[in-house]
Amino acid sequence: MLGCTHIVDNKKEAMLISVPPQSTLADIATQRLAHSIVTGELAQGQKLNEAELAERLGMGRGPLREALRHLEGMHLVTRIPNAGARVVVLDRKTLSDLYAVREALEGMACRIAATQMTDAEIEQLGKLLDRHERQIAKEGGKVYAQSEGDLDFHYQIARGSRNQMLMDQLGNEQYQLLRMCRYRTSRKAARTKPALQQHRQIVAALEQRDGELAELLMRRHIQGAWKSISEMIDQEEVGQASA
Amino acid sequence: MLGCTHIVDNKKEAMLISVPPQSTLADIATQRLAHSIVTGELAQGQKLNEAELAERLGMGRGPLREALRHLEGMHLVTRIPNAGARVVVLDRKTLSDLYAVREALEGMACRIAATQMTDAEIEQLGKLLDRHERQIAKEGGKVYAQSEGDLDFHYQIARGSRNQMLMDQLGNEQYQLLRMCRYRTSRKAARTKPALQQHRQIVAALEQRDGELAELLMRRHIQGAWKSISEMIDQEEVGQASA
DNA sequence: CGCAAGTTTTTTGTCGACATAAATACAAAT
DNA sequence: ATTTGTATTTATGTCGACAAAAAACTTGCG
Repeated sequence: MLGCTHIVDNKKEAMLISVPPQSTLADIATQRLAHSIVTGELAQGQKLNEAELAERLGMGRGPLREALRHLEGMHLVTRIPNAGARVVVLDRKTLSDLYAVREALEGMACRIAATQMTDAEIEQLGKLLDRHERQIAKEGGKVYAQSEGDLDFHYQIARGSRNQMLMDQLGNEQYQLLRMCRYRTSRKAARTKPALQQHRQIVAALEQRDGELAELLMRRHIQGAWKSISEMIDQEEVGQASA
Repeated sequence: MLGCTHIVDNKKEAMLISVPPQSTLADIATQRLAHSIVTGELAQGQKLNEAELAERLGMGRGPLREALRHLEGMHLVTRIPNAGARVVVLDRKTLSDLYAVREALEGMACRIAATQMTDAEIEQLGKLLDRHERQIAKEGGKVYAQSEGDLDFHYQIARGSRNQMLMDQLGNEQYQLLRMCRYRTSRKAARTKPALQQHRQIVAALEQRDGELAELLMRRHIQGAWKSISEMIDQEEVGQASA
């Protein structure tokens, strides 16, 4: 629920989303609204009434407006002067653009990570994939865990780049949109096994300290993900057309 | 001056920075503060007092705080809860990170632009370089014009990608930091002629519709720019150490 | 019955004032 | 003289109320 009293749901999110230790109300509102938008609790394109949201979050309109400005910067809401804010609509074009940017940024992160990550970190990454593999074998169709795990994998590589700007971009902005996209398409079976295989190849390239190869593999991996998502969107559109 | 009454100084900026036609005070504050920060009128690391700035800009603290949140998203200021906002400090690491992100994003923009730009647009790009060349021949050492022209060139390619997210990133966020960096290092002679040559190569690749090559050339171009900037920073640091 | 102009209502934009936390200045003690 | 504890000052965080713009509704006219 949007009106829940806790700010961060679990440790995973606490690690991925930067939560100022001493939060201001605007920061809390940003977190809560981002969560509500990503999970679809606030529908795409929905009008965001300032007074109503402030009421629900138990704060004045001042902090809320600051949060909306922040969310606008994260591309989670769109604002029109004198006409209010709406939840972003993830149409085909927007997602296509997002994946292109992601391909560029994650490719670069991967290239740098190949030279910057410690052996121990790369080893950890391999173990993450092991856990990941066991989870797939056990739960089978449950793709959700894979998705979160996948994002974890990608975020670890972003961290490995030691590039704060890349980490911000991939962690705080792109990441939210990605999760939002996942929430829409997660029910359909995803290509977990080929994805895992690609992850393993990437880790292998990192182990060899081959940045160029790691970048190439990551970019292919993301291109594949987009192709998969794109097909799901097509199916959805067909489904909607017939309905 | 910060207290100037006009919002946008010239048409070039009006084209590059997105100014909502019907601006709210927070948007105006964002523009003005961004300008003041980029030009160095507000020094790096300087504390930004809300009451004082609101006074100077002729508005209340509410809109100003929204602007600060926006500027934080643009990486132009850093905020610490309960401790206020400061102008970002462009140290070596930050700039290094910035150029890596820029290399990734502009490389991608260039790759896509090779398939998306119209012949007319590419021709225009060539003419832009012609004007650019004449300007260099005429003004010689005056690097400033080159810098702005260079940014123009890069922005035109970002537009050519037809990717709104790339345009936002490169146009509204990275771009400001870039200009800020330029204001610091513009007095030193820049590598105008090799840069122009590289620009020509990029246009040639675009004409051939060779996205891969265009990306490669753009990435090399930006790597070269970083190398140049990096050396200037080294010199500055040496100069400061002896002073 | 549809459309348009005017009116009411809602919602956004803005400001001023208060509460709270940080920074500062000062004083006393070791 | 330095440091620590306290008091004062300053600045940030927050709220409530007012003004202006947009949206919704009503009413009159073709």
